[in-house]
Amino acid sequence: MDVTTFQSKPPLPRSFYNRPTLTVAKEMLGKFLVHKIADTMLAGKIVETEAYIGETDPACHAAGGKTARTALMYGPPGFAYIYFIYGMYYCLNAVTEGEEFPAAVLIRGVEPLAGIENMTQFRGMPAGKNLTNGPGKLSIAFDLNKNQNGLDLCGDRLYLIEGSQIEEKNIVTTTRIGINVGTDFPWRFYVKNNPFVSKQKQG
DNA sequence: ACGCTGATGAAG
DNA sequence: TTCATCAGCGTT
Repeated sequence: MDVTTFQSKPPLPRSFYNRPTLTVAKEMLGKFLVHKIADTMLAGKIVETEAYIGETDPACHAAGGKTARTALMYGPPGFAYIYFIYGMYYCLNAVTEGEEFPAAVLIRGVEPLAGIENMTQFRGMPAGKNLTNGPGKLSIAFDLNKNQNGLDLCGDRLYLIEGSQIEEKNIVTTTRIGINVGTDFPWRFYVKNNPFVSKQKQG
């Protein structure tokens, strides 16, 4: 599939995100993530997601209530929530569900499809699974940072489009990783045997 | 196994 | 205003 095919597809509608977060997280697998930078188009297939759902989810940033940082999650669905973590990395989330219910889906792994040369430049690494097999890595490869925080995913710069259908038997459901609370919720989804799925954080 | 790095928010 | 914490990565 070439770039012209991507350009002919419209962004997924806001109704896609205005549903239960677990449904959205699972259905985001196989969708294509697109980021347009000037005349460059970066695109990749989503292969790993995690759901963070409401103030009762201890691992959700909104667990402590509404703050300036988490306000986006309380807003309407279909917007990008990009947060800075560990003093070095950004992570991309899609806000889900209705207003005043804070929830989002973290994109943890992407398989590059277009603009790979640009991604290798942003990452300073050769093409391969290490380019985008982690939330911090894929944000660097897609040139995502606080400048894109709050972008409308139904707009024309950063959005998802229909991609490849992932068969149910190829979807793996597990507990979330990289966190110390809420580890008992099976809210992580990934595509079986895809090399761009991230690894459990090594100590 | 550990250092890097800085925003966040709770404590004082 | 200070400080522990943190949904990660790379090097050892």
